[in-house]
Amino acid sequence: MIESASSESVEMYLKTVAELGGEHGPVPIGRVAERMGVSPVSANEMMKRLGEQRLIQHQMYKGVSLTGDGRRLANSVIRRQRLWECFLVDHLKLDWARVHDLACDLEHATATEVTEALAQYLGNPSRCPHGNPIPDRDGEVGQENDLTLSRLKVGQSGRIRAIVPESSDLLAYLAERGLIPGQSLTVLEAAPLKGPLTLRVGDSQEEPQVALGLALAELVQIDRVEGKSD
Amino acid sequence: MIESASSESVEMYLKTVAELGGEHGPVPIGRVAERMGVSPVSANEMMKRLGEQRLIQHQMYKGVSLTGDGRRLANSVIRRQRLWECFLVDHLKLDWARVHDLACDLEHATATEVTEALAQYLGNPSRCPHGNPIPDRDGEVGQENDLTLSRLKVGQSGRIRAIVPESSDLLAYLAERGLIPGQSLTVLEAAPLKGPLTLRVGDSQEEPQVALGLALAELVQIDRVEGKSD
DNA sequence: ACGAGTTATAAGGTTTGCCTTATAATAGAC
DNA sequence: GTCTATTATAAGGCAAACCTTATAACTCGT
Repeated sequence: MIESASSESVEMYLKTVAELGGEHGPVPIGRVAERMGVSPVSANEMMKRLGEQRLIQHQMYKGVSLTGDGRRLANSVIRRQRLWECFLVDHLKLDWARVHDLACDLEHATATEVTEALAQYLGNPSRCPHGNPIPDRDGEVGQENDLTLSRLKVGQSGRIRAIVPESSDLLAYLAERGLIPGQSLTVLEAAPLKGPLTLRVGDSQEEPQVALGLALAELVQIDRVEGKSD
Repeated sequence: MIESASSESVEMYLKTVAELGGEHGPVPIGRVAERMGVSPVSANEMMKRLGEQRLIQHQMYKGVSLTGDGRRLANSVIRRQRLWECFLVDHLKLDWARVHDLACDLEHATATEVTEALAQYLGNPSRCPHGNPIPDRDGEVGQENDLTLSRLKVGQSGRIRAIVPESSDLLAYLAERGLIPGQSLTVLEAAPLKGPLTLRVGDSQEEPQVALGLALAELVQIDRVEGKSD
């Protein structure tokens, strides 16, 4: 467990880099700036500081990736956030689509002591309400398969595992259509020219059909389930 | 319910002024600076800003008192903190003497939405684990009687209502001696020249006696209970 | 009524995290 | 290979909260 005094800002940058895949390959700093609503110059400045602290590694003109320390710190932030999300949804009954943002405020104000007591209180959940994995207390997360709804073929079925990223607009939109983790679905039709998918949501034939743009379908992670036509 | 964007720093200043009695009379800015571990000059600067925002009123060379808005904002901060204290103690089983500080971090990161859901989850408690009242959602708190342990006469009995201020060293010291809210006690002896009190803690004659300096006894608020010798 | 201690203000400095504008360096597409 | 879009760096600024040092104004106890 890495415990260094890090500002809220540093935590947000590291979390963002992690969410953009900084554990694996280099993430362009421009992406980070964009996601954080900050100018590229500002992001660059911060990356220099994070590099000096050995939290990231900067490959010129390529992007940044997390070091071991950076990854552990980022995952500890993500752990805190996702645990709070569980609490806010399961216990406080707050809106599934909004708890991500509410938890984001809490995550920076949460001591390890509180985090671990909360984890125990919640029964050490392994996923947040949006299906994303909760890193363990050492800042490690298991790998997931990377199938998304957009890659499902017509006739194939799957179960929603997670939504990424957890943007409240996106989540609200999906929730309205019943597209939440655990839900099973089948692709009935895929319009040509990267057109929308038509889905059967749920197992029964009676369920309403849902149309979903391919761009959104890319954000829905899927566990494969054998469909009837397989 | 007052909802203005206020920085963590502003919230801490207002909370401090409230705790120092700024609802009633003017509080010297020096006291505030001292309590917050900040230079008097810094506190003065901030008070000027708070005055411009009509959160406090500054009587030159006297001190500051809270305006209506300031009082409501301060009490909303205190409400958040004390609700979190309840949660941390009752549900997460964290250390009674330490939750004050842990909750102080959380209080600034807690949206109204979360505060109110938390209050409901906890059953709308009226007091924090240290006995202090939780303001209602409109930022109002009832008045309390102001009897302290230091003013109890020999032979008199009382029940601990609250500890003020909630400093973790103080709380840990008192908890070690069984001096927690709800505990009843009797003053057996008061040493002369502002010397320490000797207390019987608990109702039974078998309970160990406790010696307590008068300075500390001033920080223990008491509800009067009829003693045997009354 | 004075002097000690508190309180107020002025002036100048630091850090953090952001900004804009401008220029230089590079990568990747054609 | 050149050109465009991205990326990096330099330079200068801003706001929030702090700081120190110095001076001025006031209160209150004796």
